[in-house]
Amino acid sequence: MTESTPGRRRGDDLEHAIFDAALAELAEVGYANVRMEAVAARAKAGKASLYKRWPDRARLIQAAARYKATEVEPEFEPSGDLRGDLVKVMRHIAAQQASPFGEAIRGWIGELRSTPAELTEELRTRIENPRIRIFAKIFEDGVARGTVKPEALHPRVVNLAPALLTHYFLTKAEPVDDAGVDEILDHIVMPLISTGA
Amino acid sequence: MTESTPGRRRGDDLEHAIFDAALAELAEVGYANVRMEAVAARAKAGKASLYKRWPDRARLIQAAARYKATEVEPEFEPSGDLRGDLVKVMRHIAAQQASPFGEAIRGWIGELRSTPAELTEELRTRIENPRIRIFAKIFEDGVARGTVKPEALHPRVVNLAPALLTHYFLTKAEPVDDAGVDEILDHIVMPLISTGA
DNA sequence: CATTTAGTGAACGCATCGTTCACTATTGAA
DNA sequence: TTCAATAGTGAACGATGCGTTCACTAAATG
Repeated sequence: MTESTPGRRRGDDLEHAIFDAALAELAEVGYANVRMEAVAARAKAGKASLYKRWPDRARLIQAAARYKATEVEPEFEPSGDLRGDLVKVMRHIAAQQASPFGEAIRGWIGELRSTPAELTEELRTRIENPRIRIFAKIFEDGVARGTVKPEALHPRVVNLAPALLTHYFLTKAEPVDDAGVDEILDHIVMPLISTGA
Repeated sequence: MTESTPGRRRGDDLEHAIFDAALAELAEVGYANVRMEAVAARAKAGKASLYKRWPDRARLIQAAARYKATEVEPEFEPSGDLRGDLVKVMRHIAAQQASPFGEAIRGWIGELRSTPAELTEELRTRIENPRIRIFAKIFEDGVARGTVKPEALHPRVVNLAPALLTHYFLTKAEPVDDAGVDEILDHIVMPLISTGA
């Protein structure tokens, strides 16, 4: 076993350990209470190593969130079961929000005002775009099958379900549960997009 | 003039001065950067006076937001022009978000995880309920006139427009503009609730 | 006018930030 | 194999803001 005693890690090895530590802290104490020293200690790294890489706590956590985000993006193939596909994807998003990743998002919201615009924009689209792409794919498939109205391809509509999930997560302290997903679909999304065919 | 030289204010007089100072700071530096000393200085008050009233920064700002919130609640009478009424109310909400009040909301989101549940729930419903009531009134009026489907009275649907406004405000750094309000109405809310009559 | 109540302002101890520095482990080129 | 160069460690540091305390003072009460 070459890795049993890492001795002293460097580069990506160390960086990933720091990310994992940051996400773990995030999950345990919530964004507002993440301490740099705690992250360093948990990663068994020096505080200086953190500040060598990121200028402050906000940036470190953004980087950790981004690292995590790139991990989870699934390729999704519509099955033909419109509602079933939507349920699956929405539950996936809710589950993501329940993870440290969700806590990172919450913290990022709180700091929006004091972060450079282009940075927030970058992170925002990085999260939003993959979701939009998946929903767009599902909707396009539905349009092709005649189950979804063509107007549903408008960006605002495509982004509707994720927006509602996110709004709920941010204003309540927890993600939407399965019953909530059903409600959103049955009372809002499906009536809006479905042809009734 | 009895108030030209306040000498030393007490009670509500002082309290309101502190609230105004807190909201001004909020607007200037954003939630994350509000300093107790700055609020005290701006209100020309002692820091001890703040801590005598509220246990910490989060509570002070919550109190200030609540103080402001009670100021702004309008009684709204539906005019019969469904879309026009919705535009009016939605723009009002967007304007509120552009004020210090909006910044307070943003900060509150960031701290949700580390605040007692009943307190956040109280504040949440305090903001949500009046809005729901207004939209419900408009929708009920529409149902009575036959322009709105009865299904639109479902809570999720009633809360849809405010939820989208809030989601936009939280994830972008600014409130929805007038064109955005139109888009939300034309592509989501109206198609969903309107009878087409 | 005397007493009580409430606010002031400065000082304090504490936690955490972000930085610095002397030291050490790892790497890879000579 | 040796030895610079590179990258990480750990402890210490000054600065900042928190939340508290206390001696002092202004306003209200009676």
